Amino acid sequence: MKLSSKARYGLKAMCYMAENYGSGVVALPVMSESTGVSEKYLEQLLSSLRKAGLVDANRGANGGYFLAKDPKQISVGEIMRVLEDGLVIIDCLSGECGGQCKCQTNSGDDCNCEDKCNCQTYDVWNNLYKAINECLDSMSLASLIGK
Amino acid sequence: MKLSSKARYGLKAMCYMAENYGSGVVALPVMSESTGVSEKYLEQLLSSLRKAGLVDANRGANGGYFLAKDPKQISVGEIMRVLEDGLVIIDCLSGECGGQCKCQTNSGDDCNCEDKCNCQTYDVWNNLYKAINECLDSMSLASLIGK
DNA sequence: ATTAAACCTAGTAAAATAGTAGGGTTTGGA
DNA sequence: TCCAAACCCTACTATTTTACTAGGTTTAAT
Repeated sequence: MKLSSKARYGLKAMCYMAENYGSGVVALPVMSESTGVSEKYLEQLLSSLRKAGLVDANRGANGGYFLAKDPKQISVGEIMRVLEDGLVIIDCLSGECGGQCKCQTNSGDDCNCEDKCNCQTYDVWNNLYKAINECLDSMSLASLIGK
Repeated sequence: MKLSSKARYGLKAMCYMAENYGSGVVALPVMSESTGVSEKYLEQLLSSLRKAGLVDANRGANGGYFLAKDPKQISVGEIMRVLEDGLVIIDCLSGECGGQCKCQTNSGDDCNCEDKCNCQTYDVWNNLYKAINECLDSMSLASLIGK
């Protein structure tokens, strides 16, 4: 349950671009210098964020990265789901076992976990998953920079 | 942000002991058989839980483990903080940097993070930390087994 | 004494993380 | 047309963490 450096660095970069929203692009070396993250590593994070549609980029000289949307329209949850692999804290929440286990949980949800005797704890992970997503979705990127 | 096997196995073991609460001790081999976790690994988890005061044990022949408290009085949060290293999702939340950074966050909390330029994101981690703890503290061990 | 159980400390293989490395492609200014 | 700046892509690797395994010691009932 530790946050990855991808999440920490990636959110920082998003904040940086949010502060420059409407003022053109931000070049990678500038963001690297400002955040203290190597260009090469930051580049990978920005690539993920771009493919997810949160970030856009201009190539070539004087190019750089910029937010694809207004920071008010971007939730922290959206960002974190890109950087933290869908925020899936346990595999059965993502249906990894293919729904072979059809036992019912206390909450009435279907349990997709391969570990059939484990439905007592499934509700815990499901509730926790929801709490994490609700918390992060309740914050906009704009709110982080006081806007 | 993946759950550890310690947390999954440990909570299962706690559920098992909760179902046997008031009916004497549960021996490690029995719990291992029932949960499908090796004796040696389960033993380590139970050792942590015992040192944290959630579990007690009788040694010697006919010995075994049992809950130190009524399952109604044990929250899932208590258990998870033992098994998941305090549920600390990022080091600055636990004051690892010794409070060298005295900058203020948006929320007014002190930021103990060594990464001084990062207070915009500190609030996110702090809110997330609180949400996780509140969610898990709201569930009792007894509620998991339908009691 | 025997036995079965908890207790304790290391060690270790596998997996995940956190990066590095180094090339390539595209663009835009001079 | 150059050419440097910037983005793009894939692979590799060192470190750390995780998830165990192993072997012994102590304790208590029979």
